Amino acid sequence: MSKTTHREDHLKALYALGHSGASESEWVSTNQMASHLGVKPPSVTAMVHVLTELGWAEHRPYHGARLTPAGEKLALALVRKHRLWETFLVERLGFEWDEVHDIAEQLEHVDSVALVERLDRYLGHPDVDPHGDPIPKADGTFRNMEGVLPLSELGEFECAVVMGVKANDQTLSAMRDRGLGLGSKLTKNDLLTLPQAWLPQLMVKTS
Amino acid sequence: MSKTTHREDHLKALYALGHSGASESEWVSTNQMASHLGVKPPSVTAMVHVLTELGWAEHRPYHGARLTPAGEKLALALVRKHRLWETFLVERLGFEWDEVHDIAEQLEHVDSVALVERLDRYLGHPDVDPHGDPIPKADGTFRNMEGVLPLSELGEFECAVVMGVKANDQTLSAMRDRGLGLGSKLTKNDLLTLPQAWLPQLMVKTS
DNA sequence: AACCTGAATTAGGCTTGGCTAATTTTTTTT
DNA sequence: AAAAAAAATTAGCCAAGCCTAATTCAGGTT
Repeated sequence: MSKTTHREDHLKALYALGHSGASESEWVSTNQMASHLGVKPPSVTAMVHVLTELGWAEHRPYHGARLTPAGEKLALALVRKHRLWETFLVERLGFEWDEVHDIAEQLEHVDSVALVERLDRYLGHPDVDPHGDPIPKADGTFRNMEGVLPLSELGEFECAVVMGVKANDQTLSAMRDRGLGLGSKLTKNDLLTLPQAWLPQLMVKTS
Repeated sequence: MSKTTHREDHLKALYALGHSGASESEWVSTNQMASHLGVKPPSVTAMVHVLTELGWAEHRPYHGARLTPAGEKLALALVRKHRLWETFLVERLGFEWDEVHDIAEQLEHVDSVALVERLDRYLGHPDVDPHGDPIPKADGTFRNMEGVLPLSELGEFECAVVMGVKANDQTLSAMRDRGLGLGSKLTKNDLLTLPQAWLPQLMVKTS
């Protein structure tokens, strides 16, 4: 990996782990990042120092790190690239939704603003990627996702539509085998017949 | 750059420089490779040793290096990827032929056999890239390019068609400004009005 | 309030690639 | 054929990442 790619991976990790709950960027622990990135904690400490030097992160020693606004902007651009490429792979090349993450992971590090913008236009400025995750616009704004929540947190309902999925490739593949995809309609009955582990992973909207 | 990317760059250099004239892989000097890759000769020596260890190149110290059949195969796969991506960028995303080299240089290092094959199918199994260079098939075979030769080596002729161009981005851009592209028709008169430096770079076929 | 435990950081070493300077080999010139 | 010049390689050093082992720090426990 290039120097840049390494930095980008850490930025993305900081973004991914710092936005799990709230919309504000949260403090992320060194251990969390290390296990997310598949490296040991000292390596993370070193890279966090670099990101701090660059003004992309701030670091409270022994507490954690988080993105600065500048870092957040860069991270969002990476998320944008990743999700646009995933969309391309599924929509145009015919890949399945469980096959594209690793490839997009590589494509997202290709450095060309013109490429991203042309890809976006080519795909018709999509709002969401094949997993239902919103694709940030060039200015960093997001599609509004309100009304979408995990199936596990839905109370009483008659009919719900799958708007997104948070799962690894293996689970995605299993869901596909079950006929689940974006737009699938679910009923109360599915709460009982679907694997329970999937309920918090299926993002739905009642209709 | 990753370890792999570095190796691939050296393989490609060996391929590009070793096939300028003949079809056989020629011995390539360390200096040639170094200047082609933008590094110093000792770095090339080191990498050539690595490629030799891997069985991808052979090295005659103080004379040069050349690809083994195994190395040739890998290099061809890289050329295939590069030219398919260039085709995608021009045909689908609307880039100009002088804008795609650097981007394809990055894309070609993305590692996924499925991706290359799907891209090839998506593009309709193209024979040549936007510069008229033949795209190797998955099995390493090439489109037959006989009958195509540089404009500078054409004797008497009435009408010639541009089949390919060997030029850097700056020259490609200038040619485009002059209205030259694949398929452009040339006459005797063009031999006098076109910049003389272009004549060996324009690959043509008499019709 | 001292201690203990686990998380985080620093110390020190390995790998890979790049560089300059010095040396060796080949080729050219005289 | 010897000397000079050019090219390639080796020697020795730096940068960036990652690792393990040792140390430091924060927060909860007794």
